[in-house]
Amino acid sequence: MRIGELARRTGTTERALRYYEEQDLLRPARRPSGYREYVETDVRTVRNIRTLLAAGLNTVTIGEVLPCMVTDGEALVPACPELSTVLLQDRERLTEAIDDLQAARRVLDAIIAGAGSPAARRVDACQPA
Amino acid sequence: MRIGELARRTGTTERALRYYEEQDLLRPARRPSGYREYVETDVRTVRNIRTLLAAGLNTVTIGEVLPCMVTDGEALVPACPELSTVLLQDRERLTEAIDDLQAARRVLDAIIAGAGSPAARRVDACQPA
DNA sequence: ATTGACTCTGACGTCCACGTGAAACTCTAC
DNA sequence: GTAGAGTTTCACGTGGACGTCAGAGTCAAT
Repeated sequence: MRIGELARRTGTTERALRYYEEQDLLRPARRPSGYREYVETDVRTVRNIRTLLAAGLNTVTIGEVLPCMVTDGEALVPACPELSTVLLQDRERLTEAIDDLQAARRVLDAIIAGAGSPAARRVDACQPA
Repeated sequence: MRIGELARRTGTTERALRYYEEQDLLRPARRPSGYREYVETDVRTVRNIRTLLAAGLNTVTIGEVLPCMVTDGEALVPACPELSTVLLQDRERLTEAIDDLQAARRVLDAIIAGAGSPAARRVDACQPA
């Protein structure tokens, strides 16, 4: 199938599909005209790529883990034990990012909580720049 | 004081201080030579900027809320009631970002959890691209 | 032959708080 | 007067998964 159909069937864009090829995640054949020709299994592959992107992995990491993944019905399953190492590193990265954002929210909450304090009421007016 | 001293006293860099001025968060006077001349209260202002940045606000939002903030000892306190609206919007943004990352981590966890499944063992070897 | 839908390859834009030089000027101390 | 530390503006680089043109070729149907 051509790029337009694959885009429709995977709920993504043609630009994204070309980008995945650029990142070496897809390798479609070419027609004499230069048109990309995708195979049925590419539908699954693109969905897997999107799942991994949604899981916070970048394209480089996806390139490493994708050939080692198996699709089991709806589930995406790693087929190699050493794969867990890479995935756990990314999980760690995600956890750190979450912690950072939660810390930021606590800072913001502390500021908001001070809105009714005596110091706040000492000010006459609010004049933006 | 000049830019180097302010950078040292606030634990930031000269580049950052020039950037804050570019974003209209600071307005230092100028010496005849062109050197920036900061005042004592700028130390507090820069610390407030850093606090708000750490709270996940961007410089545009900081520009809006900074003139309405009061420093109460160590605490940064909003002096205007309508300020809470802006801050609560940013809190909402933070919460959404946290939720997104947590969802991503759950996706990743589901993938990792599948590593020992029957489908995973059906595969012979792992051959990266 | 022509329209119109589809596809191609570049290549720059996005977001944003700075990092990192480059080349030139200022100020202080000796 | 000269070395050296401090400062100035200008301007590109960063990260990352694409969005969004521009200009041109492909293909099926009329």
